[in-house]
Formats: sequence, structure tokens, C-alpha cells
Amino acid sequence: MNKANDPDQDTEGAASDAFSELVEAERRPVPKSDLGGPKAPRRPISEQVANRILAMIKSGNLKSGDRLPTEAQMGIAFGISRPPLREALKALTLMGVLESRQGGRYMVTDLSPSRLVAPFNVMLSVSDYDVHEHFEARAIVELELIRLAAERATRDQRGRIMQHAVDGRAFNDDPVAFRLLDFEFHQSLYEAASNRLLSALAQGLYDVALDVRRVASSLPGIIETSVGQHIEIADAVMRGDPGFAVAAGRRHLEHVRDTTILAMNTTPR
Amino acid sequence: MNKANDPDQDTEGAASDAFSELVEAERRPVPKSDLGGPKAPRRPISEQVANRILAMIKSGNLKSGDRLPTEAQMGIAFGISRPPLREALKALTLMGVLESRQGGRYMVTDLSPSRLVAPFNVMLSVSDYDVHEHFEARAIVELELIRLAAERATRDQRGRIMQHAVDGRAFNDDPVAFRLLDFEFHQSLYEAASNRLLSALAQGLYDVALDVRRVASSLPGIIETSVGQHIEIADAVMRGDPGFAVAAGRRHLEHVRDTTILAMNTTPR
DNA sequence: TGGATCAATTTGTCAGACAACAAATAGTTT
DNA sequence: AAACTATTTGTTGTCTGACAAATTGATCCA
Repeated sequence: MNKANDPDQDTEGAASDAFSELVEAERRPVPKSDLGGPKAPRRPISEQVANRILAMIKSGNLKSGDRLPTEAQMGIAFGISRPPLREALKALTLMGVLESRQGGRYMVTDLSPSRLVAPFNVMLSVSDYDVHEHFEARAIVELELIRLAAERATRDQRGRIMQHAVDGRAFNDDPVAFRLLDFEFHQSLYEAASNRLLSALAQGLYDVALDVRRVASSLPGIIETSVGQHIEIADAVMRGDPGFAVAAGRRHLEHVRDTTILAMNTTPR
Repeated sequence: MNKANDPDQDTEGAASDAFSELVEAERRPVPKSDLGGPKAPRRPISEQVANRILAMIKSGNLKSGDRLPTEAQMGIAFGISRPPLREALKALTLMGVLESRQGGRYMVTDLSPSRLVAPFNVMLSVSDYDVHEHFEARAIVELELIRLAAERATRDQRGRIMQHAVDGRAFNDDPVAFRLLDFEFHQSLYEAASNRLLSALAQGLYDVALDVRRVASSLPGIIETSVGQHIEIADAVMRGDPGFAVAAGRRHLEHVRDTTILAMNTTPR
């Protein structure tokens, strides 16, 4: 019954102890004195703990795939009870930093930009910015990705891009299937550009417009035009002609922008 | 003692009822059947509720500055108890969507991109991307902002940009003060570009590099060079010369990139 | 050795309670 | 009567304890 001598429990205990030490190590020295500024309304511990965990990840003390200690152990390590601790863990879960399954433990996700865009999408979808702002930003990011794709894509990647582009011709009358393919097309472009950061940004901007696009892509003639422009882009990428690819991409984005605005006006709310 | 007849309680009751109705309205029809896909591991209700609240904000049923009902009332409206509800509220608080003060109620923040970049920064700081990826992305966004600033800035904005640029000359030997001014300089550029979305992106990318910059900006000679480049940029913006502004901006960013890499190498861990 | 069964572990959710703080009310003073 | 102060009420922050649901790991059997 002596758990301390059970080898299995030992590993567990070691992990927990290591975590406790990390918790200690990450503990910032309280910013000197209170007279620094009267704007220190004492953040709730749930936020403090969330930031502490984040700090551990940033500093490399927690890495992708690591299993966290149990809630009980972490509660002891942080010196708090379960509810606020869970508030912190849940917040990080919603941000895509942690993962949890009932019965299993919390884990650090792969931390890939594509996973962490979730909150980024929140920002884009919640804040009411101008449509033109959106497309201006999107054009900048997406066109650069197209340029990079034209420059850097491997043979396979170029083939996939072209494949997705021509496949679109089969979906002239199926908006849902087309949107799926459209997604894949852009995705393959992003991948070929091999800059995950830019890809994540473009992905976020792309996602936000999706629900509006649903309406736009069902308007007559839109799909044909888009497919044609996709092929133009793919062709330029295939030839490794960044200039032409960007030009074609710009035409495409302008088309998307105009039809999106049109769709928004025909569907006021 | 009859609370229903108390006028004060009536307003409260009305607010609560309205919220309950919204909660009902936002309730998505369960995605048809389970056979759609086996990958529906039933998300915990805290996440569901968080998304429901987000949906209310997206759809405009909750706006900036709105006071939410009390936790108890919301718990009733959503049909859950306080702990998971609080997990949802806290998650949204950490994302910058909601605000809370002990004793007061939850409120919807101004939802400005600058506030919502917080989680975006998490993504940038946590995911381990390449330094070159970072600067490639940053150059694209920031240079476009510089171009826009050169084209769109008002007289006042141009003046402020130039002011911040020349002020830097006074801080050649004070890294901390310089970083503050550097921040202001970039900030004034972003503002002049009048695209909040791009500004938020640039802001996020800028912030991430800050802790590394701290080291870099204390290396000898760095500040002088940066100040000089700032003035070049400001001068071009002043003259309304986008091409030259972008060129100067590119030189500056390359300088920042190189010194950052240098600083990272001299401070291995 | 391989697979199925079962118990222990762990997260998900609920309920109730109290402390800390903010807001609204009532009371007092000028 | 108006302004300031004290008190009361309301709300969030945190803790404790408990149970349900799911997973994990070990045991047992073939």
C-alpha cells in the first residue's frame, strides 16, 4: 500500500514534482511595489494561472504533446482550488493551446498556427470592421502567398494546385461542393508558399468571409468565373511566373470582393 | 415583498427575459442526425456556452458595452450551473471579448481589434515558427501599412509620425525610452494607414518580437541606425512618396531582422 | 501473446457556502 | 434642499464536497 515505493507512482510523483518546480520557477517577482501605478486591480487568480501556464509553454518548460498533471495536482502546485483552475484550463482549451478529454488528462496541443487561429477568427468575426478593410488586408496577405507559391512550390504542390483548379469545372452547378474545392485550392496555395504564419493569417481572413460566400457562390455565373480565375492562377504558378500569378490573383480577389458585397446587399441581414 | 411588482425588479426581469429569449433564438438546430460524422465527441457545455455567447455577439444580439445578466440568471437561461458557466465567461474574458470586475457585472468590451489581438499574440508567441517566417510576414504587413500611411495620412498624422521619428535622436543612450518611442512611432504609422485589421496584425507581429528586441536595442549603435531609418521613413511619408517610404521601411525591417537574429545568437537561451 | 473485462483514475457537472468588492440606498450634516 | 457619509444589498471570486461519465491501466482468461 505504500505508494511511494511503487515504481509507477514514482514516475507520477516525479512528474508532479517537476511541475511544481516549474510553477515555482515561473513565479514572477511581484513588480516591486504598488506605487508603480494605481492601475493594478489584482487580476483574478484564474487569469494569473492561465498566464503562468502560457509562460511555461513560451519558455519551453511545457512542450507540444506534454501531459499536464491532474487538476488536483495542479491545484496543489498553484495553491488554488479546482474551479478557478478549471477556468484557466478551459480558457486555454478554447484558445487551442490545451486539449482535454473526460477521463483523460489535459495535453498541450501541437500548437500549430492553424489550430491557434481559432481565437484569431473570433477577433475577425466579432469586431465590426469595414468590408473594404477586410479585403484590403486579405489581398495583401493572399497575393503575397500566391507570389511565394509561384516561386517556391515543389513539383507535387504545383500539380495539386492545378488539379484542384481544374476539378472545379465539374462543380459549376453545385455551390456546396465548389466551396469545398475552393477551400482546398486556397489551402494548397498556402501550403506551397511555406510560410505557416502568413498561411494562418490568410486562413483566418478566408474563414471569416465564408458565411457570406455561401450566399455569393450560389449566384448564377459566379462559380464559372471563379473556376476560370483559379485556373489562370494555377497556370501561372505551374509556369513559375509570380508576376502573372499575382495579377491573376488580384483579379480573382476583386471578383470575390465585388460578388461578396453584392451578396451582402441582396441579403441585408 | 412581492418582487414581481417592484418596478426595479421589473427592469431586471425584463433584461433577463430578453436574454433568455436570445439564448433560445441562438440555439442551433441540432445538426440533423448523428450519422453525419463519427467525430462528434460531444463538446463540454462550457465550450458550447462560450460559442453561444460568441454567436450572440456576432449576430449583433449582444453589442459593445452591453451589461450581461448575473451569473445566476445566465445559468438559468443556459440551463447549467455556475462553474461551467464561469469557465465559458472566463475564457471569453481572456480572449478580450468580455470584461468582469468583482462586485460588478460582466460587460462586452469595445471589441476593438487592438484588444482582441491578445490571443493572437498567444498564437504568435507560443507556436515555434522560424524567425525568417516571422519577418517575412511582418515585412509584408508592415510595408503595406507604410505605403498606405504615405498615401492616406492626414496633415496631423504626418506631423506626429515625423515628430516621433526625430524625438528618437534624444534617446540614443536610453534603450528603454527608445523602445517606448519606437512603439509610438510604429503606432502612429499604423493609425495613419487607417486599416484597423492590418494594424492589428502588425501590432501582434511587433509585440512578439519585443522581448528579443529588448536585448537587441541595447547593443551599441543600433539605436542610432534605427532612428536614422525612422526619419527616412517619416520624411517619405511627409512628402507623400509611397515608393520611397516602402524602400526605407524595407531597409529598416532588414536591419531590425539582422540585429534581432544577432541578439538571439548572443543570448542563446 | 493477445484480447476482453473490470477497477481505479480523472475530467465534467452540480450544489451550497462564504469572502471581497461594487453599487444602490438611506441617513446625516451643512 | 443639497451634498456627503454610512449601511445595506447585490454580484463576482473562491472554496469545499459530492457524484456522473469517460478513460486508463491492470488483471485475467483464452
